Amino acid sequence: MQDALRSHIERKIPLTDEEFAATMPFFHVRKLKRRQFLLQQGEVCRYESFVVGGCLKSYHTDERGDDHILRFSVEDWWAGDLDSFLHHTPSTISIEALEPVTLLVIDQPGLEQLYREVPKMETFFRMLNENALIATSRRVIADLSLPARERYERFLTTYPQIAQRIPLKDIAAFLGITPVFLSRLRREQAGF
Amino acid sequence: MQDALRSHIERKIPLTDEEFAATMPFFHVRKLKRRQFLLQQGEVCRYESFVVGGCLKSYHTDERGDDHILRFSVEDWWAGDLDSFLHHTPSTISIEALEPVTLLVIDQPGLEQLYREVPKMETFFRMLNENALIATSRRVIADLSLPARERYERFLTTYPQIAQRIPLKDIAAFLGITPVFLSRLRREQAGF
DNA sequence: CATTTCGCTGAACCCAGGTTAAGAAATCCG
DNA sequence: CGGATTTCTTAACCTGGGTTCAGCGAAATG
Repeated sequence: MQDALRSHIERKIPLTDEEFAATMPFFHVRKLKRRQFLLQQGEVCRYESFVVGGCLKSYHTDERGDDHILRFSVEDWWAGDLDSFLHHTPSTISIEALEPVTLLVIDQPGLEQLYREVPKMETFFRMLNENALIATSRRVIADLSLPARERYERFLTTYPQIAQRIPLKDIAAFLGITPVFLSRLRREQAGF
Repeated sequence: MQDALRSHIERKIPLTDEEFAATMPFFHVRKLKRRQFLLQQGEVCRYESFVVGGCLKSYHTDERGDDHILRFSVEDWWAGDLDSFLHHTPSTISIEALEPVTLLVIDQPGLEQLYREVPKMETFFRMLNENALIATSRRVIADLSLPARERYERFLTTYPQIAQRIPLKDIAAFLGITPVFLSRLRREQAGF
C-alpha cells in the first residue's frame, strides 16, 4: 500500500529510501464503505487523501439541491478540497465513496512539517498542483466551448476506465446536464 | 517596478534583500501596446509574466471561431499558459493586451534555476498555483451551478475594478454568453 | 423471494440563451 | 474635424437542453 504511494511520487520525482521513510509517518490509512463521506459540504477539510483503491466523487450541491460533480478520484489520484484544507474555511464540496475506498491521508500541519523535513515533497506537491491546475483549466475551456454531446464524447475518450465504473446519473452530474438528456445523447449516438 | 514584484511576493512569503537580489535577474521587462499579443494560440508559451501595469485577456478560440475568455490579468496578477510553459506544447489560448501593458517575464529554464538558487521562490510559486487552482475550481463550480445572470452578478461583485475597465463583449466572452444576451441582462437588471 | 427503491429510457412540452439583423453610440485614426 | 470601424442595444424568432410524467428492469432491503 505504501508502495502505491511511493511509485506515485516517484513518477514525478525520485526519492531515497530515507526520504520515503521520513515521509511515510505523516500519512495514515483510512477506509470508507460505499456511500460513506470523506467530507461533507460545510465541514472544514482536514485531510488531503491519496486514493490507494476505490473511487470517489467530489461534488457541489447548489441552493436548489442539485449536485454538480467536479471530479472523480480513482486509484493514484487525490481527493480533498484545497481551499478548505489550506484556509480552514467551510468546504463547498462533499466527497463521497462510490465504491469501498482505501486512502492514505495527511493533515495540514503534517503537510507543512513534511515540506520542512523533506523538501522534495514540496516540489512533489508543487508539481501535483500544477497538473491539477492544468486539468481544471482544460475543463473550464471545455465547459465554455463545447456543447454537451462533445463534452460527453471527450469524457468517454479521456476517462474510459472511469466511465465504465460510474452510474450514468453521476456522469450527467459531471457534465452539467440531466440524466434524462444524457440518456437521449446516448440513444442518438447509438444510432450510428 | 521591481518593488511591485517584491511586495507581491512578500504578501505570501518574506524575502531577505539577498534573496530578492538573487531573484530579480531571472526576470526581464517587456512592454505591450493595446491589442498586441503576449501569446498566440498554437505557439509555445515561453514565459510566465507578472503584470506590473495594464490589463490582458487570456482566451481560447474554438473551431467555430468563437472566443472564450478564461481570465483577465491586471496589476499584481500573472499571465501565461502553464501547460504549454511546462510541457513545451502548443498553447490552447491566446493572451492579448487590452491596454498598454508592462510585464516582468521569466522563462522556464530560468524558473527552474530560480527554484534551485532561491528555494523560497519554489514555495512562493507553490502557493501561487494553489491559489490559482482554488480560483479555477471555484469557476468550474460557478459554471456548472449558476445561470448566466448570477455568473454576471458574481463577476461584478468579485472584480468590480476589472468590470469597469473592460468592454461588455469581453465580459460576455468571459461569462460564456453572447454580448446580445448580456445586454439584455443589464437592461432587465436596471429595471429594478 | 417479495417488495420497495433506484436508475434508465421515452415522449411531450417548455424556457434560457443563441442568432440574425439593423440602428444608435462610441471610438479610433488620417 | 469627419469618415470608418467597432461596440452596444433592441427586437423577432429559433434551438439545445430541462422538466415532468410514466413504464420498466435491476438492485438493495426485509
